[in-house]
Amino acid sequence: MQQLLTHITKYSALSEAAQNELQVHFRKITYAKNEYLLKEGQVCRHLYFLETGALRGFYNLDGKEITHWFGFENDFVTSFHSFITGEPAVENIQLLEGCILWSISKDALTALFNEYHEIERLMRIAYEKYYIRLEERFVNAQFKTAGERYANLLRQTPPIIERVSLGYIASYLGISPETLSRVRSKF
Amino acid sequence: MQQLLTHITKYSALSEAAQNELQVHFRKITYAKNEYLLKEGQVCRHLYFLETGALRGFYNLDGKEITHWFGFENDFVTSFHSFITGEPAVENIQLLEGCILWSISKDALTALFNEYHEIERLMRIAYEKYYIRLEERFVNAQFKTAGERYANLLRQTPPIIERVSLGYIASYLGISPETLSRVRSKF
DNA sequence: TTCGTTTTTTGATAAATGTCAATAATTTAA
DNA sequence: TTAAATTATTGACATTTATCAAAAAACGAA
Repeated sequence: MQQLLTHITKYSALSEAAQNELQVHFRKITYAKNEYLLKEGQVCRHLYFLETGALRGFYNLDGKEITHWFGFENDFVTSFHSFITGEPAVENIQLLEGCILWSISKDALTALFNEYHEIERLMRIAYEKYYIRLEERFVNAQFKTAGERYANLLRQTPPIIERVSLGYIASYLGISPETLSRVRSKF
Repeated sequence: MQQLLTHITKYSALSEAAQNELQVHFRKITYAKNEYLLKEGQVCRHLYFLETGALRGFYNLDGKEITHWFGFENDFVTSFHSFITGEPAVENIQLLEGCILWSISKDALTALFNEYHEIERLMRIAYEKYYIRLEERFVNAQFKTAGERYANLLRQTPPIIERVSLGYIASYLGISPETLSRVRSKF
């Protein structure tokens, strides 16, 4: 829990009172490798903070699993579309390693927004950060070659290669496993 | 101005007081076609609401202009990366048509966040909407073919074809103008 | 360890898209 | 309205990446 508070107060300062209230509402949960945090069709009503471990978000397209994001230590994870709109999720969230997570429901979070302006501010700032992170990834995806995308990934998230299988990384980069294998052999 | 207020209060309700305060700080500006709202290297210190017109964001890569987004009526536009981080913008914002815009400085907006919780809430909700919109575009960009991307664009933003030249649309879709021309001939 | 399973690599070929060049169509400005 | 400039289309060919198949390597459970 301390790790969560330490992490988020880097975004924006929080009073003792707000921190205590967050402690009340975040619940610790652990999952084992390969378990699912969310399956497509379910509404995702929780926001999760990933303390330890790794997971992936993927959806099914023409019978294939498309891994479109990974979560690691200190990431907030959820199916953002489902969490925000309340619609059923299109994606699945699956654990790649055993994880320690902290979970808060959307209802609890919404109530905290009403009570503590500073918590809503923190969320606004978190969204800013996540927005520009996604924007970078988008530009990378659409306007760079497979090799450049892999190089960027190595630069930005080096430990990913030891922790995630090549097949998932290829999917994440939007290329076939064979192409990634060939790209990689040139490094 | 009424259009701006009508639009944003769909996101979240605003008190009279907050609405009045916004009216004080948003300033109307007009630009002619082809003018620049922002050039790369400048820090973007303003958030703009586009009342009428169209514009594009683009950056230079290997001597080519990459158009990575468009703005139309009722869009908020800025160089989000620069606006959020305060770093010089990598992108340019250029008018595709004469535009009527409403502008607010980051400083003024930050001050309003302190004064009005409800304005910061509105911004939080706006970021949520913009986040999932970008997420959809990202998935579209990375995991769909050129033809599918064009079909989606037609479905989601039909008037775009009458208002924006094929070259810019091709760039936006991450394909060459020739490929887009061929894709289009099959419709 | 060892066997069976999964993952990664490699090769051959196919499909999608890019590039360059020429022409046609459209737009713009005098 | 016309001529020049810009934008869009078409063709030929090159490049990138995908797909299918097989072999090699790595991993995991008994």
